[in-house]
Amino acid sequence: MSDPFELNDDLPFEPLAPKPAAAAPPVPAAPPVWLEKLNPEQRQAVETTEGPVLVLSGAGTGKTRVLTTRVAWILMNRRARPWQVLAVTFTNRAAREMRERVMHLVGPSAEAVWLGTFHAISVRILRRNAELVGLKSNFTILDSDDQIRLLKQLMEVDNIDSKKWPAQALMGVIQRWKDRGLTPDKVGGQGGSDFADGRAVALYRAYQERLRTLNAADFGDLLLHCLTLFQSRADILGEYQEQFHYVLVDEYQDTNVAQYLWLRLLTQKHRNLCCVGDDDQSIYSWRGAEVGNILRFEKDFPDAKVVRLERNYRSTPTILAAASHLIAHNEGRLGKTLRTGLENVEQGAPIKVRGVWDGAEEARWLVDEIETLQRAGHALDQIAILVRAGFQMLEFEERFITTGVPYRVVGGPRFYERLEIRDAVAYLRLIQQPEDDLAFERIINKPKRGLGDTTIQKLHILARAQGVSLMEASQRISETDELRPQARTALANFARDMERWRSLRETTLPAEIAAQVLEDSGYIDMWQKDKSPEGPGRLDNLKEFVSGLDEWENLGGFLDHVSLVMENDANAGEAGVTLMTLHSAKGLEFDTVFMPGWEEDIFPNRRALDESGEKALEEERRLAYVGITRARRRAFISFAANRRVYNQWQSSIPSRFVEELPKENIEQESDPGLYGHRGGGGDWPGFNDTAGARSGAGIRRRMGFTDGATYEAKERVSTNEFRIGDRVFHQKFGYGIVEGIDDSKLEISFDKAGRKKVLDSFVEPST
DNA sequence: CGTATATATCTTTTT
DNA sequence: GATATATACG
Repeated sequence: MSDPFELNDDLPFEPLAPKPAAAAPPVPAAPPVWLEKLNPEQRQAVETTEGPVLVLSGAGTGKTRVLTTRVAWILMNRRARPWQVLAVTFTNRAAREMRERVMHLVGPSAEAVWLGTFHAISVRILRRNAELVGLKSNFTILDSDDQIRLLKQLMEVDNIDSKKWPAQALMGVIQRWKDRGLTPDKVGGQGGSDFADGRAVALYRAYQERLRTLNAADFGDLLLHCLTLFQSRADILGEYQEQFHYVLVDEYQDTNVAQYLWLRLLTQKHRNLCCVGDDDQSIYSWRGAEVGNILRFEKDFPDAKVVRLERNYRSTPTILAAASHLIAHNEGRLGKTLRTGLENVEQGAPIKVRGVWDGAEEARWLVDEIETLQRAGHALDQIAILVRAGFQMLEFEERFITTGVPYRVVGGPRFYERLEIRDAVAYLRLIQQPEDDLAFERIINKPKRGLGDTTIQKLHILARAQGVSLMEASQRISETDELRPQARTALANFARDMERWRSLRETTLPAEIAAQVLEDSGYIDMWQKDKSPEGPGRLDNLKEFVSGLDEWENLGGFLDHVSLVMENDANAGEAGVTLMTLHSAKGLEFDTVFMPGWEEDIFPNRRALDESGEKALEEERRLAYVGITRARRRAFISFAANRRVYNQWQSSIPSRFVEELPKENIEQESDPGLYGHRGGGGDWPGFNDTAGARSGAGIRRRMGFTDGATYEAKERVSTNEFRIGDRVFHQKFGYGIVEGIDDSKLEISFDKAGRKKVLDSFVEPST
């Protein structure tokens, strides 16, 4: 794909000539104390309110402070009223934090600032203008599950082989189009249109139509519909352009094309756009983010002032040096040099790099280190474990539970994604929006009402024939003899109940409605009768769900919250070690950071590399950079020689990033015998072998064995006849699986007897 | 129509 | 090892 921006040449703008010099501030404000805490660059970024500003801000250079202070400064100087300021972030967390900090500076008037994620702000705009893009203002926001189900239905109609062309892949293609601001009409034969023999665009079109009849929008639509709205209605665009005197953008390097266009349209009039970003922290290109937007900025706003923040106030010089050294392996950076902004700072401890035998060992070591820190008086909430992917968390959670060290998971399994909660939400969605067929299908037979596939099929046929929703179709069909009497009454009852619940909205608060619906529908009852071990937990969750509704006065607001925020703030407050992915760690900082799993194929991630090659490698490296720069004082990195993937053991080699760290800033220690005993004698056991192991992997790759299976390849890690993963029999302990090999000593996990260390001569292979 | 058993695919990262 | 879909049977 060439330059995605070319596609949008029909958009009604060109770089505008710079505005005549801005008028002096109406009320010159006395510089408040908080301004004096800023360094000259930060201050410049805050005080340059007029015209476009690009702030290139490295990790830990105080970018959030700049943004919040800038908003406060604008308000204090009466350059704009609160609602004339628009501040956009990527995550809800960033939005929340920013709101808190601005309120702290200027008080409750900050409530009225338009501050939120791109998506949340877009929803706000769309609810007001829904009709203009073919929706009603109570439209539903679909999650990715709904999207996939919908796409599957459409593909079924077209008789597309769902094995060959997974709906998920199509969703990805459509999402990428939407990320680039492309409606079906604009796609024009590029990027993934080879899907299903070129039928992707047609499917995209059908999908969009279907969304309209469902009165629903997916995530990408929130932005895309805004763009359509702005481009088709100059008057509406004009109103918003007029309204937003000042626009600020956080994490600018993560904007995609659609978001960029959105910003460019909204800021055309006043041109007071301030973008804060760091190309070295661009880690969302897989979601359509365009680092190019940073370069693009100076082209579209030739008079832009560029401010560089390079003084780091967060980390020790050692950590900074390690991060800088690592990221220097990337090409095509804008090039910032991060230096410490702290005075009289100590060099800091070297980064500890440790190689261990396997994942369990890694977790044991890591939690031991945490306990040592804890005994030395370090607060647990100042410690974080950052992993590449969610599945890596499990091992540490288990270890935390057995040791009793308190921890919390950020962005783990989400509350609103639980089955029972989604069901409950579906009930509410259907109440709020009767055309929501996806919600209808989800709950029509939960609890069992004797309405199975055949009934649903008939409903579908009727709905399609008459062009109405499933809800409406059930009303109509229940007046006929189309269905068996049993199904007919069940359906009529359901429709009647639904009508009653819907009318409750006039008089009753959402929490009460939810409680009643879940009770009357028999949904609660269904779980009470459920004998599975999950039953009680689900009931608890439902209770929590209802009580979480307490603070909401209208159902629509709550449903938006569910789809846009999706997070579980319930146990957010508890103190403990934080466990999260590197992606969600961006923007945070901790005294101590642990980064386990630095192994080839995990980090850098294999799939990413297969998909996007060198480009992905650089993004993985940026991710490593983000991770290291989260640490204020201490960083730990580890890798394991063996890891269980799915159900098989495979050996792994250290991440290439380990070697890209500067030797003088790390302290390497590894368990002996990690990679066999061939090399031996080195100060860093295992390390000597990695080069050889790597080139082996390289050869295999060049020979075309790239499907990962070869890696596991049950490589011999010892001289005896057993391999990791082998099933064996032992006279005393019975059957078990080999989990570790150290010369003739085997570590075996026995089915009955647990984990034991035994000698190989006492066991025999078994199938 | 509902239940039980087998199976395939999964694990990148998120609004 | 878990979850969602497919299939067979009651």
